[in-house]
Amino acid sequence: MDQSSLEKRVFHALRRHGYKLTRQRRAVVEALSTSTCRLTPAELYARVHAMAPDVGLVTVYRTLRLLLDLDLICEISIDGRQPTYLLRRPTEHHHHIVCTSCGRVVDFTSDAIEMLARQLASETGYLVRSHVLEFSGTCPACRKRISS
Amino acid sequence: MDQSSLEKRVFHALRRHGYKLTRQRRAVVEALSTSTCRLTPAELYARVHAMAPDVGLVTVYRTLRLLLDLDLICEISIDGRQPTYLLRRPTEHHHHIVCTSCGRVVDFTSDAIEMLARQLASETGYLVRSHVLEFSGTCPACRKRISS
DNA sequence: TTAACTGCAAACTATTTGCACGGCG
DNA sequence: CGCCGTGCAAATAGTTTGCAGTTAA
Repeated sequence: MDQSSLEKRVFHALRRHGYKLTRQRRAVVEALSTSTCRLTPAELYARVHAMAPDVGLVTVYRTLRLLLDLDLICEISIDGRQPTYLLRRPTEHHHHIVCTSCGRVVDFTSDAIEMLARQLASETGYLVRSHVLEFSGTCPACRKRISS
Repeated sequence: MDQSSLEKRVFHALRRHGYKLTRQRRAVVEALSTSTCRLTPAELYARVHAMAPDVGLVTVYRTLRLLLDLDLICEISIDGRQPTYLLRRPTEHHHHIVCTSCGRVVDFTSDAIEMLARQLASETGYLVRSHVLEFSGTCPACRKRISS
């Protein structure tokens, strides 16, 4: 099984921070890295469990927390539904637009926000450190489905 | 107690849809309308309870669900924390920049966001309905305090 | 009058924690 | 070998549901 560079990056980060590279953590990271879409803890657990049946749900939660603390995954939760997770690509900061009907998420990047942040900093004197931006609405498929 | 036009609007919408205007629902709507910030169900319950001690948490949940279905409130959950609710204003939309040291909040409006929303809508096909934008950082006073 | 609404308690779902055992470094 | 990490079960947090009594229209 070839390790993707994405996985290597995560393993390296874990080791660098002094965390052990256990079989379980490898399995969780592999499940995340081979998924193209966001996964809920339960979905992730199902995939991990298929590869390594002895890994518990608790470990999935603990590993997610760890990866989140190390900023290796991206967590978003929509409309109070279960949060979903995705391995963070080394690339830059992005935002989401979320469908409130089906939960489908599209990513986008915008430098308008960075500009706004700079403008705001100079106007208010704040040192701007981070921001949350999330759009929600109805995706094309659901619009079609609902109107028909 | 003077009813704000915001409350009137909600009451009217409820009646229009055939729902009863109970004392409990009035209290929940009043608590929402007199709050400037987003409230979690628990926070909302605390405020409602202060005005009308016999209103139960369950009713708060049920009323929130109802108001959400009628699109009278806006629900947002960030980072898997409890969802928060805010009465939808027919008019202006604004955003916040929050100081992570002292909690001080500055409001601002931006048409850059509206433009971004329109651009996003045309690019993704989504019907954009709402968005969250919140900056956080350090306010001028705290910056001075910390650096000294 | 009467169907909708409410409070309570209990059920349910998602997540976290305590503890003894097991395995990575 | 020592200690971090794990699985299990139990605890917790947030939300929903069943039911009998109450109330707005």
